Amino acid sequence: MIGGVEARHLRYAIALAEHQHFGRAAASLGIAQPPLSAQIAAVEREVGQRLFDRTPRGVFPTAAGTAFLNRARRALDEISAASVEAGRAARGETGLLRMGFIGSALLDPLPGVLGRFRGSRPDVRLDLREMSSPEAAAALVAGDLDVAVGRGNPRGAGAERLVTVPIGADHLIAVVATSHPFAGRAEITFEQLAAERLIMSAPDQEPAVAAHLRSVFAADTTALEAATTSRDVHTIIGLAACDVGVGLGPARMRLITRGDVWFCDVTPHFRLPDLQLSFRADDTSPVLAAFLDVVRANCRDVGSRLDEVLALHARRSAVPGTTPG
Amino acid sequence: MIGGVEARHLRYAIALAEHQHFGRAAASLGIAQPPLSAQIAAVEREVGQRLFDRTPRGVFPTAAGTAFLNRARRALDEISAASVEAGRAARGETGLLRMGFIGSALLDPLPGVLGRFRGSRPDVRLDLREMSSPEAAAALVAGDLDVAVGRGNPRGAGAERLVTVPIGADHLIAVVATSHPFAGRAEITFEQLAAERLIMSAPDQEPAVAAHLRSVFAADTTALEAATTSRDVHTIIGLAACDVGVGLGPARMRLITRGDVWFCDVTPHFRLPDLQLSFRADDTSPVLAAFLDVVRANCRDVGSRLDEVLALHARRSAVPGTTPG
DNA sequence: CGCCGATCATACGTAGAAAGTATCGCGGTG
DNA sequence: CACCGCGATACTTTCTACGTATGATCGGCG
Repeated sequence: MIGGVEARHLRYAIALAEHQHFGRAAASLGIAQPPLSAQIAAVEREVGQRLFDRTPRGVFPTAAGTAFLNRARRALDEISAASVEAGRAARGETGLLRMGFIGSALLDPLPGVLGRFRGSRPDVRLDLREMSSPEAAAALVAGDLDVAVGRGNPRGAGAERLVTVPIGADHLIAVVATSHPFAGRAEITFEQLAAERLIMSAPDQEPAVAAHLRSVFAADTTALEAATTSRDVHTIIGLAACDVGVGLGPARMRLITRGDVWFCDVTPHFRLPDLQLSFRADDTSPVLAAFLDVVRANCRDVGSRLDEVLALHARRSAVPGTTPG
Repeated sequence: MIGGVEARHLRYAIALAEHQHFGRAAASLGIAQPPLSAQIAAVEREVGQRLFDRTPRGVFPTAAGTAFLNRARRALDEISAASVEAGRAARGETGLLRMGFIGSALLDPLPGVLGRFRGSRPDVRLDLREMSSPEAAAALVAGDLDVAVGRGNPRGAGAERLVTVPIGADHLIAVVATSHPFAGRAEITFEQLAAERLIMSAPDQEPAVAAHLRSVFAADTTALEAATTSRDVHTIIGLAACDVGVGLGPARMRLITRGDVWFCDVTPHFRLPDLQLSFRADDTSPVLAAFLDVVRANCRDVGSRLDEVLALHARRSAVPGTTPG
């Protein structure tokens, strides 16, 4: 019959040690004195040691009692902390959010979203990993990520278990070195691009973008085939600055300010695949819910689909018992 | 109705998280499934959060449940540690022993006693302070010490509340520089001493010794009055080495080996006040009891009074309930 | 598509434990 | 020596955790 020590025993022992008097301790606990005597006797029987010295001048803990009480206080602290932490976790105030994202998302939607999220949930640990959209989708279905920000709708095994919503549209622009003939121009055409050496994201890294581009250059894909590829926008811009070629990327590239490159629109404006946010449809994590709230407040540009989906994911965490207050 | 979370609830929640199945968890707890359901529901009501997701594929903790379980495990660890630590404290295996002692005790009885005590009770914190016998007695009655090792029976307010037992006898010897005429002699007489400049412990530091010496030199105390005084044996020996005079001290001084001094007996052998060990008569500390056990085993030289007193102080820490085993 | 098995929740009676009331025993005190 | 404060004990009452029986729900399978 091991482990019969209950939290009540600890609370009673602590009250007794505080008041050094059975009667007053019992009163402070809202019970009568005899039950307190009985419960203290029960703990002492459980522990196998006398925990209090009953003297005519008061009740004092023995050496064993002192050691016991130290641990008892810590145990009760842990128990109350357990309830508090459970509440915080349920409200999404603590926990972990693992996010995979493509580099270009770091330029526009993520700084605002993550900043506000960190502000409202400072105790949520963020695990941020830059990766390609297919990698992120795979990690999401595998349970290695909680949210993914990428381009294109996730494909592959388990993709149907993901919810994906658009969080940002943009279009294709070009970036060139200031020494390039395009420098200074507000816009260039696709025909002019076809004659240039191109720098773009790798097709296997961002298949949605590559497929999109291929459809634009349908007439002559030789420029695309010969393109230098890279896995992140900073590298594309850096290579363009070296005049390796003409960089192609999302309009949010303009947010990167450096003196050795020139950005110009490509006409006609060609809309890139939307930036999408994905998460598992069956994920009920409150941290995710809190994050989606922030996303909803910050990314209402693309479509009402966001609100619709996120409203659908309103937490069903009702508790059967009495609602406090 | 706050704080209704009981240790049982924690144990049940942890078992449920382990088995991910109400029926098996209940079986592992030795109860039926419905009570487990009821108890889990009770915790969830107490905490105000749903802690487990009941899915067709098993029972899994929610985010709140995970946070709760982490704390719950720690709380249970503290509770079981409380019992263990109480037992250890009751057996005197943990705790604190504050000891005051005179420097000369550090030469003979303390190294053996403290060494064996540390060996048998490695987790007891020792607080050792060198001080004069009267200081130690006062600190003892004030509750600032647990044991005192000194010479002479404690006097002063509260001394009657102390138990004092002899733990070592010795006699007076002299120590001189190797350049002193006494060097090389096996023994000298009190008459010879009377003509020398003396070095001895300060009368206000060790009144028992001083009174003893005064009775010996009753015929002529001028040498005593003119004596250089010091509060510890090492200084007496050091001063003797400088040929400041003839040092007087306990025979256990011989345990200090240094080449520049010579020890010689003083005839007739004059027995010094016994080394005494004192503690509060009402002190029921198991650490003290354990220490007294070691003392009893190591200091059976002086008298049977030690055994007698310590047997009287056999712990009355019986526990009313069932004795384990 | 409907039946069956598994699983958890609900209902209800029971037993045990904790709380309440009354009283006793023990020390210290005037 | 009688009194009083305090904790322990005796006994009753109340509450609650447990057990048995049963219901509701969801997948799986024929």
